[in-house]
Amino acid sequence: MKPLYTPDGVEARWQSAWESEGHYAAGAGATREESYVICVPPPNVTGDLHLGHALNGSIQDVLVRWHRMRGYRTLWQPGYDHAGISTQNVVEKQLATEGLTRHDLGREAFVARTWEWLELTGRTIMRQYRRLGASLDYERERFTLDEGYSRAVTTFFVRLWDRGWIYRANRIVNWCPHHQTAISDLEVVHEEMDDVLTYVRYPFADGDGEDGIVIATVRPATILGDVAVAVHPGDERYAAAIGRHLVVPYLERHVPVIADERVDPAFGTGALKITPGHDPTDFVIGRDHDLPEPMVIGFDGRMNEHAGALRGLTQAEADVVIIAWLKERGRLVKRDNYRHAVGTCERCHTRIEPLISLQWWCRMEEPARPAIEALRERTVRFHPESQHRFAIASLEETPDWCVSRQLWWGHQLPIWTTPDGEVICALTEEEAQERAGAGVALTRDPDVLDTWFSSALWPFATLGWPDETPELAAYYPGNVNSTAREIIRLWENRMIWAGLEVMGEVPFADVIIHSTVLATDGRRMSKSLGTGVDPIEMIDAHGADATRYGLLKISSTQDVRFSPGAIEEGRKLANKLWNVSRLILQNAGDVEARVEPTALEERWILARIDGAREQVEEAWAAFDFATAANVLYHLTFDDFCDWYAEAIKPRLYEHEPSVAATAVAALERLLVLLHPMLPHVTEEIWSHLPGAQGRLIVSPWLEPDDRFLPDVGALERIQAAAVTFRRSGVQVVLDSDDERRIFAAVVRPERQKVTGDAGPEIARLQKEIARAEAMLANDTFVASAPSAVVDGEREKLERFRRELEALSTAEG
RNA sequence: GGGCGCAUAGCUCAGCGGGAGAGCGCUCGCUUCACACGCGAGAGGUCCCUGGUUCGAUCCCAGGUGCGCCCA
Repeated sequence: MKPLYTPDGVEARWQSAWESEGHYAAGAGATREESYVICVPPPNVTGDLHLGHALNGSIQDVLVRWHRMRGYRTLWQPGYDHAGISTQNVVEKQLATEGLTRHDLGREAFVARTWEWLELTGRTIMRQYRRLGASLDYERERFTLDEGYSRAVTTFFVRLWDRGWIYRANRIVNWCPHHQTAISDLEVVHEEMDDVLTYVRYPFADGDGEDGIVIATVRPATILGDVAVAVHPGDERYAAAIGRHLVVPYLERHVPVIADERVDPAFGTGALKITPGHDPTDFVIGRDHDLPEPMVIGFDGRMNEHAGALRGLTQAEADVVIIAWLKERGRLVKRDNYRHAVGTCERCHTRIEPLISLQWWCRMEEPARPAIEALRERTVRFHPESQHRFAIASLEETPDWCVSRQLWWGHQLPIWTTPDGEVICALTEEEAQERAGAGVALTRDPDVLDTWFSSALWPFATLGWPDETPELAAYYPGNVNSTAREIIRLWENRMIWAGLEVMGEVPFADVIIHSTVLATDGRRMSKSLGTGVDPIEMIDAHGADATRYGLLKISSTQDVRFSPGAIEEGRKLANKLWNVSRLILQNAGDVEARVEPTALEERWILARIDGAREQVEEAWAAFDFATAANVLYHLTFDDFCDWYAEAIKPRLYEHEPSVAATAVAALERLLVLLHPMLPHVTEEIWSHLPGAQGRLIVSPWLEPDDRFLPDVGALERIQAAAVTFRRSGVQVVLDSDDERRIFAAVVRPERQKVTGDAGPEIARLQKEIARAEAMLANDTFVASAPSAVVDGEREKLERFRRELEALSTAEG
């Protein structure tokens, strides 16, 4: 063993040993019946590991390794998501460099090409998870587009269809002109943009042309799609206008003035032009007032045939024409600069066109109901609690789900149409044909399902559903799911209701919503901002153990800024552990672990280890990983190294067998506690233990051991004496031989340059005594404060007086 | 516009009714036979502001200021 611990090589060696020896496999090393199951959130098949994955992987791996050691039948399920729009995007970009579009290839060839590309460059994240030491059962990797998984998706869709929850409707959707597909609200990102707010006067149809109502719009081109002007019913400015008609500019169409409470009287002029074809709010208002829904912008984002002479123009070009038209006729009131948030596609950042199109939808009111129930009854619990409330609220107001996408990469809808217009939903084309009748020509719906539709099935489709496999029986329902906050509505809620729908049980009991790791300056981490931190670089530089430690240490119930210092702290912890192990092992010879404490510090460290065990168990059970990291850090540095190891050193050097045996036993326990967080360095040291047998990864977790509990505070007096000595050079008198021996071994007073000035220490103690005396002299305090607090103050006062006396005695 | 949260040492954060804490950074002293990725000591804080509750507030409540995230 070298003086400096180097994770290079060590980590890779253990990663391949653990995996090849089968310790990652579901149920490996199990000694009890209960299972413990976590499904990894399936990462994008085209993606790379980012810090969020690394944090989430560290969290899940701690839980999985801990439960594996406790003897549970653990399964940590790996796999990938096909990520419809972003994967298709990548391949289309690649085609573009060859001057091709997907339409040049055709659907079949395009999908084949995408598969080919994935085989070459996809699926990198599981390799990166291995480098983190993540003990996923890699043999069981699943992909949402695998044959079996696809059958699950189809089966689920048909089931929803049979439930009557799937329907097709013309609705306003978020249309991405670049991807030529509808996307869900959740795939739209809002970005601040500088715009112009144009104020336009619409004259009354029955007026003199001078009067009218002024509206404000950021998109003059949509004026052509106006079907009404709405005002707030309580807005006195416009009360008289309700029911009258206005002339829409350019097209000179006559439209009514209507009253609707959704109009904000404070925005613009308080009059809202209603364009149901191109604005979601207007669409809803239009439906309620039975207004027509003309569309003047096409799927390509340009003005369409309903825009008359403006057909074919971009919206910007149309804006210019319309504004000129308004100016000529004196109807342009003013134009103001206006900064506001605009919806853009999260993948390509193209401005979203809200427009009406025919899409497939899944009703949500009915499926959400049992999920809300499960959350209210806390059959599923989100952590932290604030996210639990958010999950319930988001399910309560969840709109119907647009499940169709106009893409090629994904699960094609199992829907066929006959020439007569009969719509058939079936598991297979054969079945559809059978139902339509032989010889009837069938046309399959070209759309694919939203990627999240397949993700919703992850906890059971990965186990073989819809087949009744042994894995499904053994590992469903799972226990924990851990993910980022922004994915609660996209994924967590849908897994919960889907699980209840097809399995009759929620897929897990606990959902951990982990911190978002921000850049050190507080901005979001992103490649485009250049604020990203590559976890693989962190692993290269400091090791996987250090990286895991650092991420867990900064994790919280809120967003956190990345801190390289935390990872360095982890590296120092690994090195410290390595070196204290060297000390013990170099002096233990062949002595094997035996708990044979013969001295105070040995009983003390065993008690401290048991205390830490309890704290760590509590913290992990509460998903508080930072607290556990902190407890383990101080147990190792302060208790084990600074006090225990220093205290036993003289006796260890003399090769007292019981000292060595107990030290090896204490070290073993420390390694067990640290293993879930720092798996590599602990396994490496474990392999050097005298008589090492088996792997730490499948060694049993510590049982509670309160035999030494009475000595858990046994070093307090010596530690106080050490502080006093180091500060003042004054040795206070200690009671027992054990105490004096430990003090001598740890403090090494003969080495210290003694100043011999007890003055500052005496002053400090006198100040403490004065403070405690003042508190106890306050009758209201003594009368009102809880007796434990008052007693505590009395005890402190006693102790300070004792210490002061000891100090004065020693000095004298 | 709606929701959630945060403001504590130079930095990153913990503490959340009874003496202000950790890691890093900084200063000083130590190459002591596990470790200089170490050991020891130290400096550094109106715990954002203003009120209120309380014997007692960094902690609870109200208002304010600043910042962040999510959603529309």
